Amino acid sequence: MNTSEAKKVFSDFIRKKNLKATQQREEILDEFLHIDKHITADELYYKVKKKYPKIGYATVYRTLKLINECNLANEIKLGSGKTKFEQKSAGRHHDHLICIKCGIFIEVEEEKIEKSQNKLALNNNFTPTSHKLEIYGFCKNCR
Amino acid sequence: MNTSEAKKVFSDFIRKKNLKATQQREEILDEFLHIDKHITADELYYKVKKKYPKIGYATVYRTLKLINECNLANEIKLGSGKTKFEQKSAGRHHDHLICIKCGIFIEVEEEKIEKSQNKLALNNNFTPTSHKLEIYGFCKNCR
DNA sequence: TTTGATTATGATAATCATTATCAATATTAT
DNA sequence: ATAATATTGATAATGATTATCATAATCAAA
Repeated sequence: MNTSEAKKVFSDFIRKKNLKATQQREEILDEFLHIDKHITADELYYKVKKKYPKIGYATVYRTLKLINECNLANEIKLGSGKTKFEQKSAGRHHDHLICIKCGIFIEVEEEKIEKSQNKLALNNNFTPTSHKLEIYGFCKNCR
Repeated sequence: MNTSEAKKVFSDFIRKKNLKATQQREEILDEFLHIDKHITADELYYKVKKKYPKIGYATVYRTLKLINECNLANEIKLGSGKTKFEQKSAGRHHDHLICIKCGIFIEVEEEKIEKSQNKLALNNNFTPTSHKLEIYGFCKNCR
């Protein structure tokens, strides 16, 4: 999914829910779609603020929640206490290797795991929509 | 690992770190080892309080952190904002299916996933120590 | 294109979980 | 038993997120 498709998903969502299309939401979504990996609410706030200085903190949180609701983002909760958001997809899902010493964050993909997960869910009468896998340990520099 | 083995792990840890063996720590660990699934810090606080009314909130948090450090517990962070702790093992690791509608929490095991995870980590020069897998979706009642 | 109804915004207060502080108390090696 | 050190519990502080509310913006309908 590219940027303009994502924007369409968002605007369709806004319309369907009888919400309003505002410049703030557009700016926030646009900035979010230009990030590479993951971002926290406050990081996104500062990014948006550069282009749109009167943006409010709460609006960023609220919009991030909408972006999440319409399935364009994934939430990642880590030890730090801050919630990170990443773009869902670009087609593929990725998981995370997290070093418990230096905190480095490695993104990986593994299709086998995806398949096992689906099987596991179905065996339990469960319809999966998404998942989160984090592997903790030591990266090569901290071993 | 049974209760008394776990207690030994904890007391060895205490000794090795030059910490002190206190009644509070013993009570908290004991209560923790008697829970079935997962528990939050405040839930554990109230449980301990019944037997040991002068226990303090901070002591529960601190002890839970120790229990976690010596590898007797796993942290689970979910949407709710509260950190849950579960006993690590009883030998086997389990993952979670979480219903995004009703919030029900299903525990599952899948050895294949464990193996794939280890492989994935090693392929990335990463030494895994633990992991967290959460699959979100709809349980059979909410489908 | 104005109006009217409704939703959004932004500033900031409130909340909630967790952590830090610190004086008093308990533990442990000697 | 003593001295040295760590722990406790009460509570204040912190930090992230959410709620509040007056003002402003959006949008459907006339």
